[in-house]
Amino acid sequence: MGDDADQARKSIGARRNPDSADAILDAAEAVLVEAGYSGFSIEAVARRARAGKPTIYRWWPSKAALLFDVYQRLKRVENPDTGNLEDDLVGFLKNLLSHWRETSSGSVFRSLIAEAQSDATVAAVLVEYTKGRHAHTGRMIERAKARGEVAADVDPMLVADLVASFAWTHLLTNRLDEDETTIRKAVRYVIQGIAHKR
Amino acid sequence: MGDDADQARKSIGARRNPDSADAILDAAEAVLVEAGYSGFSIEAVARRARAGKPTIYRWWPSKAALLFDVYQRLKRVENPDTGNLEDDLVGFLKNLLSHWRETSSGSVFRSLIAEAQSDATVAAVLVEYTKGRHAHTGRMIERAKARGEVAADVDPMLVADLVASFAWTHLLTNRLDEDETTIRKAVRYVIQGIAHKR
Amino acid sequence: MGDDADQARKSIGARRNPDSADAILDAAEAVLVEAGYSGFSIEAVARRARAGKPTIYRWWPSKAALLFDVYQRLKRVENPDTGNLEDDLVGFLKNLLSHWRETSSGSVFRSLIAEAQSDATVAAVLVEYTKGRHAHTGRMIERAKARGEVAADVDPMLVADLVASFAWTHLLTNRLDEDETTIRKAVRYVIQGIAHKR
Amino acid sequence: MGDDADQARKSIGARRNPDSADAILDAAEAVLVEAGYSGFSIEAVARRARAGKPTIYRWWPSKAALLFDVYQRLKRVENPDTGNLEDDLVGFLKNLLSHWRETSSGSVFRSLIAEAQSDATVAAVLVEYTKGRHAHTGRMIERAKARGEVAADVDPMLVADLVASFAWTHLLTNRLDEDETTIRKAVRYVIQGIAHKR
DNA sequence: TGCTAATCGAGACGGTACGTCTAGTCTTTTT
DNA sequence: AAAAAGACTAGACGTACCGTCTCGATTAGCA
Repeated sequence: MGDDADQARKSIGARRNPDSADAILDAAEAVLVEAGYSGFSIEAVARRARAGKPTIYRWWPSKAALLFDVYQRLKRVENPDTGNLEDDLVGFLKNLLSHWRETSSGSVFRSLIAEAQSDATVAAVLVEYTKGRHAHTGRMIERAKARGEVAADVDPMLVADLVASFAWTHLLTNRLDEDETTIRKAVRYVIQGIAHKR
Repeated sequence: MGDDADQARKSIGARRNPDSADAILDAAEAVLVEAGYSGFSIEAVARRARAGKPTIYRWWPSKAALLFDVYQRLKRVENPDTGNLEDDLVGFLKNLLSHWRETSSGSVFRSLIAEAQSDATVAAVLVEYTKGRHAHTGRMIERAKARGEVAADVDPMLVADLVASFAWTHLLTNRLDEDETTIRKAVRYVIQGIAHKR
Repeated sequence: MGDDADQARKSIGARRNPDSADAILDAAEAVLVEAGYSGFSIEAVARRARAGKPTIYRWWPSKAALLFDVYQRLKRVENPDTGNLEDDLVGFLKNLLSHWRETSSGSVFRSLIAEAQSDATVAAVLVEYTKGRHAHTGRMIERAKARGEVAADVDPMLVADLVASFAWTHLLTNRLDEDETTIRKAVRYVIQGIAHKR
Repeated sequence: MGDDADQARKSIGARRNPDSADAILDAAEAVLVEAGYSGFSIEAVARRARAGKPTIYRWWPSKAALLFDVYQRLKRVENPDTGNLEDDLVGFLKNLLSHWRETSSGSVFRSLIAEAQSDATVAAVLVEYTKGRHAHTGRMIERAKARGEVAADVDPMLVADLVASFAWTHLLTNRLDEDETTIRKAVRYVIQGIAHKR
């Protein structure tokens, strides 16, 4: 993650100083983790990063834009193709929840969702981002379809939505520690359904 | 809903003035609708309700507590027992989404979730409330189980969670206008599963 | 002058807290004396007074309004009627210059004049105040007129203006230490004129 | 005066570009006239002149230095020798006030005085400049002395100070439109005195 | 003719202050 | 005892300037 700002950074000419950008993103992450979303203010980030507020506002128009960049920096683990949809989806959910739980990305993403509730611009960006992620997840279903595991008329995006929604609410209600059994049950409900088989 | 405060209310002596409480809840709802979550402040509510801030703080310890009461006031429609799980769940989702869409309760609940991200107390209350709602929804699954529609080992709470999560994310990403077809598809995925039937 | 704020002051109900007002005026004076006009900011005053900025802005619409109140608090010595215009005016100038030199009022008034150069409202107030002072000074000339010391058609306000201008420029150019001889000479020029008497 | 910067000026090699200097002085004057002293900032001047801030700081160490050069560029009218002290001084005051009133030099000089109240360096320069002007004005009194109009022991600098002070305060309190009658009265007070002649 | 050195516009940098808004607490007055 | 009212400290908001810095370009004068 990197430490707080060390020495006074200077301008490096009429262009963005990447050191400052890094220091600000580091500070934003640190402030969010240490003080929580309620303690997350541009002032606090500027203080922590030893940066001027205008420097932050110059590059990030809003708190959410900053959060977004912080989130993007925290790269997600790749989900391997297990050759089996259930394991793919269980792996996906386990990875996502533990990534949110074990890195600061959970705090960041929660905050981003919260921020989207008061800022329409953020909301739009979040929706766009979400679509992209669903498309990515949808490929698991498409692979399964290709293998004949899944009915041909299934909407991969909708399934991805259903699965991701499960993750979102667990994030938003502090239930990131769900055990594998429960996750697998939920995934099975979606794959095999809950209806009684005759 | 009620109008803004009309005339200067006076104290009615050594007990809570129900007019004030109503005026405050009305004002809270109005402010939230008109100015959005970002414009929702205790100050703004007090101004709108012609109430003193301490009056609000006396009865509601936090912004979220106020939001909660506003939400509770907006009674939900009852979901009739259709005798069929799919229709029960589709009805449930349709009702919930349209209730959120057509009354101010959507704004209120969104705000509540957002608020929970910065206040642990609120988060706890929200989780508790959610559990209660899931238990309520779970009864649909139990009824279906009693009818033999659903496998005996299905966890009703988990299914309710899955279904409610779908509603939550649609609320949080401004997609309350999902059409019945999509909702029904999502419900079928959960009930019948997406797996290809041999 | 009074010390810095000691303990956190609280509100004393729905009315102005004179302790806060005093603390703010004390702090304003102290900041001006210690940091000079260039270091005189509302922020600095608030910090010094342990007051919130809004408390200052609530009661003083501008930096100048605050300076004005600080100036008014520093009561001027009364100028005794010596029964002789020359001594009256010399006394007036000596008193004024030493008052400006020995109390903080010199710094305050300089700042006020400076502030008036960038704020038309302040300028208007300053002109009004100046008129009042000139009227006051003008009475010395009127008394002398009554005694037959001064020609009947002399404009007392204009004389007061001339005399006060001398004081102003000495204030503005750091020449408050003018000795009595020079002051008396200047006064004599006005009273007896510089023309060679035949 | 010149217009705003026309085309992008470039460096003309390892020496000061007089076009830039001119553009900056023009811009400074224009900004001061249009936005007043409160809107007069180095940023604004640089923007207006299409100059880099460092270019300004390279040649003028402070806002006041810039103002000073602007003021110096605005040449004063010469005061003709009328052969009579009263007319000399009335002419001097009339010229000075109308010069301040009709050109931008009034704004500039006001700002310079204001600036001197927060910057000791400027104050010193201003005092020095003032002395020079007083010496110049003092020559009117010396000429009158030589003609036998004025008593031999009169201090010309002090008289100049008295007369200039009158002009300064009129500048600082927006009274540059004083009519000739009043000016002449003030001058007569100094020359003939206000004392009743027996 | 090619190199060096100073200057130019440009604009980012860490800061400070601006004036406004809200948070949550407090006290007096009125009912 | 509780309501209305509004003041209080505290601190975040987003913006404007401050004075400094580095860049890349430009060009005169020296080599």
